[in-house]
Amino acid sequence: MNLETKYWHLHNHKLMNVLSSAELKEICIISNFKTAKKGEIIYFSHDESSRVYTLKRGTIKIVEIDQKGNEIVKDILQEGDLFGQFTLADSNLDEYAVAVSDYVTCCSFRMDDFEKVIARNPLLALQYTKWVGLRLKRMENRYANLVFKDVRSRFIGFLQDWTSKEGVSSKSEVILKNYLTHQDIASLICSTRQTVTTLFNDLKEKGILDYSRTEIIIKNTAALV
Amino acid sequence: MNLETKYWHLHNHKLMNVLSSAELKEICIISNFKTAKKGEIIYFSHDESSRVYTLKRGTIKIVEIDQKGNEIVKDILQEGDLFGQFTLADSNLDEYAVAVSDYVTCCSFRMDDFEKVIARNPLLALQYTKWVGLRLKRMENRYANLVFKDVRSRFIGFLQDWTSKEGVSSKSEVILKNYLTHQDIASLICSTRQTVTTLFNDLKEKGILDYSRTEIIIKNTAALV
DNA sequence: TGGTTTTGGTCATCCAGCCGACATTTGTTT
DNA sequence: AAACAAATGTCGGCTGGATGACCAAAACCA
Repeated sequence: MNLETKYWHLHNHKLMNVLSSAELKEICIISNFKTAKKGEIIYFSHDESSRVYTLKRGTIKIVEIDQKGNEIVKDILQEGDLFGQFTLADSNLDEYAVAVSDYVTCCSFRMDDFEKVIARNPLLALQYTKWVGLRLKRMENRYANLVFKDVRSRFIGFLQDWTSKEGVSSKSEVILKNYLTHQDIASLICSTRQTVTTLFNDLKEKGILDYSRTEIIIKNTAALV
Repeated sequence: MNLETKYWHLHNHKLMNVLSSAELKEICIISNFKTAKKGEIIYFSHDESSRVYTLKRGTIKIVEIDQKGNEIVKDILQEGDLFGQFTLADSNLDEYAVAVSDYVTCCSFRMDDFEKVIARNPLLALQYTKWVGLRLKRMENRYANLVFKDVRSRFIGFLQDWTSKEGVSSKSEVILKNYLTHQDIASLICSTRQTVTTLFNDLKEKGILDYSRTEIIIKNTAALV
């Protein structure tokens, strides 16, 4: 099982178990709910002080901006995931969250409150730390990918991760609902729109996949190596 | 204050204060001490289960290896820092620690034991959580650096961080004790030995710094932008 | 002391993939 | 249905910096 999938399981089960503990529910209840449609910005790190969000429904992307205004898509998140200032450490980098699907719902709470809960509940702290640790590992993995692999391998690796997380098997194929543009994918794997388009068409020619704007069909999972 | 320096302070003060608490000392006492000379390997993730090390004395480097055996220097650590399996999450990547200076001393304990201490000590739990969060931010920063900046900027950024951490002012200059080879630096900033050498000589020609195998003298801190 | 290893210095070559530019297709608005 | 906007396709030119090759200087060791 690869790291992405592992992360997926952990965040969906272990952490969420803990986060649904009574105390945390309490925090969530007193906090705000937000809804958004596709394209709307949910959160912008610059104009908020330490708030954390849990995504209740829908898909969002986290975009990171450096001092010069360069952007990268840092993450694609789905139901159950956390985002916002969850590290208790501030950063040089700004980020914002955009709804990628319609009907995005999330709920937020102040990190201060969460900290208080943690301070009373060391076990929760430990779970939480494990979760952050997993994020760290994931990031280290991405870093290593970027250093060691070429664009093609990163692209294929990305498809594999995506498939193992959201792929729906149908006959001998695996179908992915595609809510990302080539530009988004390019940014995730640190490349350019044009290169991603070329790669898609290359894999299509080789009979490995088919794609449209709405879905990606992996016809030959084995060849995706 | 940049992120590196911030990290430096936190790890040196806050976490370490907590880590020198009675309970943790206890753990350290029952655990092993290790000493090593320059070039010796202290720890290899593959053949250990969940052990954490604190570096008591000396300088080490953490080298990460992927499946194919490619290596990158992931970190340079000094007195007071933690390394090992502190995230409780396993990874696709292996890593090992090598002594860079002589007289490296570190002490290690089992993560299990540490967890027990944490479970009894909410404040420590909180500090630890923050510390891991900071590591994550630091990694995200490195990633963004690699994506957005060219080799030259990364090199200069590296020198700035190093200077702000270990630089010793003398007259109008700042002196760094140099325990890294060009190869090490190259790996840290994701480049090649040759390019690092060229950059060093370029900055030397411009009168910004001077260097030998044992020290680096930043003659013009302001120009290091 | 001389030989061997490690580190640093320099150069010519080469290429993955970025960049700009433009055409085409698809989706959306009025 | 026309006009517009956004996403996809394609191509040729260009370049940062990797790679390999080889030499010089330090450092290490027998």
